[in-house]
Order: sequence, then C-alpha cells, then structure tokens
Amino acid sequence: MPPNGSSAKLSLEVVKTACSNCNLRELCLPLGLNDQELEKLDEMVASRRRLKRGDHLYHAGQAFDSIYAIRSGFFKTDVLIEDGRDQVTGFQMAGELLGLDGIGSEMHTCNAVALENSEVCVIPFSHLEGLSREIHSLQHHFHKVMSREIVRDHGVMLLLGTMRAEERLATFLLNLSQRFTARGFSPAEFNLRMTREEIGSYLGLKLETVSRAFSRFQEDGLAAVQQKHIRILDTPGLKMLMTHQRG
Amino acid sequence: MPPNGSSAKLSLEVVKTACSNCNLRELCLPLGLNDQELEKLDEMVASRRRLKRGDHLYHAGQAFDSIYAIRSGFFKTDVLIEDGRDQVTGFQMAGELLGLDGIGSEMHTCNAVALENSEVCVIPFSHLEGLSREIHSLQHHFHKVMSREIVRDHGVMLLLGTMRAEERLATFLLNLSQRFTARGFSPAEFNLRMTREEIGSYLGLKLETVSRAFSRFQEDGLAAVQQKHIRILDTPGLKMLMTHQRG
DNA sequence: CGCGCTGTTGAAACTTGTCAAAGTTTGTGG
DNA sequence: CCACAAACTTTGACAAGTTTCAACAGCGCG
Repeated sequence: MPPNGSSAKLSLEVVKTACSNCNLRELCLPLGLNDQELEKLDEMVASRRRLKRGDHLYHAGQAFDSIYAIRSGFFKTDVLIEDGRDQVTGFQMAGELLGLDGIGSEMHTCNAVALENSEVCVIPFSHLEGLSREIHSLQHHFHKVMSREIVRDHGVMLLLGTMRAEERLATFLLNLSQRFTARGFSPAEFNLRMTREEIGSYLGLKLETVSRAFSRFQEDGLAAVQQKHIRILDTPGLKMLMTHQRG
Repeated sequence: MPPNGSSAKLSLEVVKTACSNCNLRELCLPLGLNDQELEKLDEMVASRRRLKRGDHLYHAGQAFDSIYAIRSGFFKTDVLIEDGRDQVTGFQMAGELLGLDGIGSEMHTCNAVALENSEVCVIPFSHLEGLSREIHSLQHHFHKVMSREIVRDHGVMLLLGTMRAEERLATFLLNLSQRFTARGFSPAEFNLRMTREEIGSYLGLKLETVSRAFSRFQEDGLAAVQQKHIRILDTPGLKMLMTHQRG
C-alpha cells in the first residue's frame, strides 16, 4: 500500500501520499490551509524517505537543508558530547517535524534515530521559506510549530529541574498517552518504542531508577507494566503524582 | 508609528534609537540586512518600553501580540505552575529576543521579569511576519533565531539531565562570560544580576547547593566570588570541570 | 536453542536537599 | 547620613533520593 521507489503506477502513489490526502494533515504542516494552498504544499514535499529501526535520519554535524515530517513511525533525537554524555532531547511521532534544530547553524545539532521502521516527508527548507512568503497561513503555522517546540522544551526543563523520579515518569506517560490519543490510538494502552535507558536519558535518570519507578506504579495500581507494554490504570492518580505539591 | 509618545525632538529620538543606529544590530534582528531593509525594520519597531528592576515585561497567560528585543538591561524568564514549582528557563541580555514562547498559543507561556532597569523594543509580531515576507534575509534570520533558541534549550536539557552541581555552575559561568564578551564586556569579571535562588532554579539546584559550589570554586582557585561579583581566575579549569569525563 | 540485549531488584555509596543559624548586603525611612 | 529591617548568602549537620555496582531473570533474534 505505501509508496516505494517502483516505476509504474507512480502518479497514483503520489496522490496517495500527498499532503492533501494525508490523514495527518491536521497534526502536521498543512493545518489550516485551503485546497489550493495544499496543492502548492504537495509540490514542496520533494520526496519521502523510509528508515528501518536503528537508522539515522540525520547526524549531528551533518549539513542542514531539509526538515522532515514524520508520516509513520517513531523517532528519538539526542545530543552526544565528546565526554560521553548523552541526552535524549525528545521522542517524535507521526505528524511531528524533525530537523528544526539545524536551521540556526545550517548544520544539524542533534541525531535523529528511527526507533521503529518509519517514513518521513522531506521538505527542503528553502522551499518552505519560499512558500511561506506566499501563503500567510503556512508562514504563521510554521512559526507556531517552532514556538511550541520552545514551549515543549521549557516543559522538559521544568521536569528536569524540579521533579522527582516518579513525577517525571508519570509526566512522561501522560504526555505519551495524550499524543497517542490525538492520533486515534488508545489513551490507556500502548507499547513503548524506547528502552528504559532512553527513557532515563530523556528524564535525566538512570535506567535502574526508571525501572524501579515502573515497578512502583505497578505496586500502587497506577499502571500495568510488562516490559514495553503499558496499560494506564489510574490516570487521575498519575496526574496527582505529576502535580504533587511538594513539602 | 513613531517610537515614544513625546512630541518635540521626535525625529531626533527616532534616529537615536532606530535599529539602523543601534549598536546591537549585529546581535539582534537586523543582522545581515542592507540599509534599505534596515529602514523598513525601523518602521516596524512600534515603540519602546522601559522597565524598572522587578517589573514584568509580560506574564504567563497574557495575550501575545509582540516580541521584544532587549536594548539594555537584563531579564529572566520563568514558568510557574499551580503546585508551586518554579523553573527559570533563561536569562536574557541586550540584543536577545523575548516572547517567542507566545507565538504557538497566542498567549505567553512564561513570565519575563527585568532583573535590572531595562529597555526593550516592541515588535508587533504581525508586522514582523509581514516584513518577513518582503525581506528574505529577515525571514531567514528570524528562523535562525528561533532555531537557536531550540538548540539552546537542548543544551540546558543536557545540563539538567547529565551534569552534577559544579559542572552545571561552571557551564553557567562560562556561558555568561562568553555572552558578556560578545557585548564588549570583560570575559573574566562581571556582576551577576540574579540571586543564588534564581541561578539554582535555572540549574535545577537549591540555592544552598549553588552557594556551596561557588565556595568550592573559590577554594580551588577557579574563581573569586564575592556575593554577586565574579572574577573568573581559571577558564581552562572551569572548562575541564564542565566537560569532565565521568567515571 | 542459546546468546545477548533488556529489564528487574538489592545493598551500599554518594550527591543533593532540608533545616537551622548566623553573617552580609541593600534599601528605606527617620 | 545613620539605623534598622528585609533580603540575600554562607555554612554546618543530617536526611532523603538517586546512582552505582552487582546479580539474576526474561525476551527475542539469529
């Protein structure tokens, strides 16, 4: 069903995967565009790229020229520095954009890795800027997306700066749940695509601490945890934990 | 369209404070614009606003319609949540932009507070988007500024997620030093505008821990610390501390 | 079907937080 | 201009939370 490099029924494939037909358009760049504008956007999306689990979409240091919209799959981004430190800066799912970090220095500043087989739309950044000058709503929406990324990062800082291990993990699970819900999946039951170590890196914790926090949730009846399979049993309980008054 | 509300020597004031004459233009939005473009930018800057120490430039929750360029002074931004948690998300100085957080939700998502008497240029965001569609280099530069903010936030996540107290503080001091240098001030000697508690909030530490880390730097000959006055004595030493191999 | 990666659990060590007290600076009003 | 109060900073002792180290269990891939 999905597109690939094959030859024949090409136009059909194009239609199938164009923004105008993409079921993610309400989550992605096309949001708020009319039909005519959508057509222009379709032209802008230069190509698509498939990645297998473990593949890098881009590496830190690599020249920047495109941003990517996730069609399907799941990614992590991380920064790695010489001394061995490694911080996962985010997990991204369908409809979200990757590569915004590269605009500032014309070079990617983090690594983007597929955590499962995935497909992305390649959006040459100069095209996006060009089209932004024509389509006001695209321009504005793109600015909103960047701004929200900044706000999201502030939320992570709040988490890393002020929360304890279990509060962090509760926040993380609720955030995932909310994003799965927005994509039509179950709010309560899902499979984690990342390891305990990756969760820990994102949350500023060691993998053992993450594991212990999961066990604690299980004991307390907040969630059923079986390796990567999570079932949230008590959303209000997790919310209370997340916003726990300190002191 | 003219800047401040006063009447008489108005044009003189305009010249005095216009972007085209501002000595921060290489640090601020005007970067890379030619004279003609600069003139248009001058028109865009609707007004200026002076703030006394402790004044809020904006509050979380307040409607967003402008971003702000700092002409002089020093600010902090922070997010505050119901349960009492409070995270300083950044310290901003002359030439830097404030308010980018508000674009996404058309509402400010953090508080911006002047840490000393300050002055900002008010840039109505719709004007900026309009002018961005005319002036490519302004558009591109603005995108770079937003992207760099994202990259900066990733750096803070790395700090909060992986570094110990002294490493965090060393990173903080070196960052300040570098930014003061870019503004023509001494790289080695400066006054902190923020309290230990604010530094701690930014670095995810308690004020006592910050104070102890400063004392440690003093003992180790890395810096001379007298309350808010800092003199960096051993930059390489701080850098080594910052990038300390763990284990 | 076993080897390796991932996850769980325990005990000890370490870092940072908490609480408390005292010292210092700053700002204000007399 | 001094005195006093408030805000900020420093330091110590102890407690709490997280990491470290280690051992073992489970799942999945080749």
